[in-house]
Amino acid sequence: MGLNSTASGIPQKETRKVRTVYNQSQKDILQKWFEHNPYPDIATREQLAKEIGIPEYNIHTWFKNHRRNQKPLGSGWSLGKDQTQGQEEHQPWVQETLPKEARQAQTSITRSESNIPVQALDRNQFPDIATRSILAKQTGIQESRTQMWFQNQRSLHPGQSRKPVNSLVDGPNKTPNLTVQQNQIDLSTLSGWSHHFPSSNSFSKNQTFLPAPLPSHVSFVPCVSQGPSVVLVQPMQAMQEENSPSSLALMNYLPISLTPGEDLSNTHAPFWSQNQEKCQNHKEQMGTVLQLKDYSQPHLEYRKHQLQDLGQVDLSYIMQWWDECCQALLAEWDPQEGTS
DNA sequence: TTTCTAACCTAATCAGAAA
DNA sequence: TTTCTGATTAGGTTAGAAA
Repeated sequence: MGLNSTASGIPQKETRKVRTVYNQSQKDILQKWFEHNPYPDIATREQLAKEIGIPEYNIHTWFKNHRRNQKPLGSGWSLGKDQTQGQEEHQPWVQETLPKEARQAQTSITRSESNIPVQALDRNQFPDIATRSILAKQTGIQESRTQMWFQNQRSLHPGQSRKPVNSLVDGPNKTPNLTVQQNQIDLSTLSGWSHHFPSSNSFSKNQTFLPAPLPSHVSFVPCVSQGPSVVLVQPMQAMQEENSPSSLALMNYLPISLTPGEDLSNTHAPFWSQNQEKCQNHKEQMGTVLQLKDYSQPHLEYRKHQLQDLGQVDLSYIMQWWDECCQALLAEWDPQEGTS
């Protein structure tokens, strides 16, 4: 399975949303509306979203793709021009159905809200679905709006790197010289995410986020680095091993089942999350990236798990182990010197 | 394996909010 | 009024699901 980003900038597997499969009745409803109006306004899209149980942004995508697919058939309406620009042509559905507020109300992102995605943007201009979902939860802004924000930011700052790094998913085959910082996700701003598991404690193919099996040669080296308000913890070796295609980084496969409207606030916070504040108190005194001396040896218990089943990773175990790494990290960290 | 199409991207542009 | 930036579009591309 390839993990590279392509020359066109399209991220590959694991970074996308799970593909929506519309059933026949959903297609029928969409088709009916499409025939009525191939450019549904926000109110219509939201209504459709409710009606068929699909997120509004997916509805938006369906109409966009469907317009493209219908174009060669020449159904009597022009797709050659942007709807917002082609008003000079007579387009009856616009006259008949376009409400006063055809667009989605402009999302106002406050300075404090934008701080989080700005940090993420610094690390990665092409956040994958997991990252976007996390950011959405952090900011309270819809995931689709988060995606929009990143798109606009890339347009606004074209001078910066255009290489999609797609967080850690690029792994060992990623662009050379990619720094650890570029791929980090600010976990600290997530409260208690790590213990939010499906009851089975394992993931199936149908779930949105698949944790990567951790091969024995992958050694996690938690790294604490300085951020505006963060303790960043991530496996480093997945970034460094040149020939370890299976050493997918955990960060991009956050083992959370992120479903719309889900509340993570009542989940049990792991050790490192509980100690986040302690770290934050000291991070302002520091200006350097910290790294642990050595936590590179895989846990013996985990090796045992590996032998049992690489396909069904016990996530609660991984996260327990992860917390232990963080505990060790904090134990070694001398606040006076700001280093371990 | 092939085909279809959802999801993702860029670029251009519009339009509302803030300065 | 101008500037900034979120929203929308077409078109190119990738990759998952079904045939």
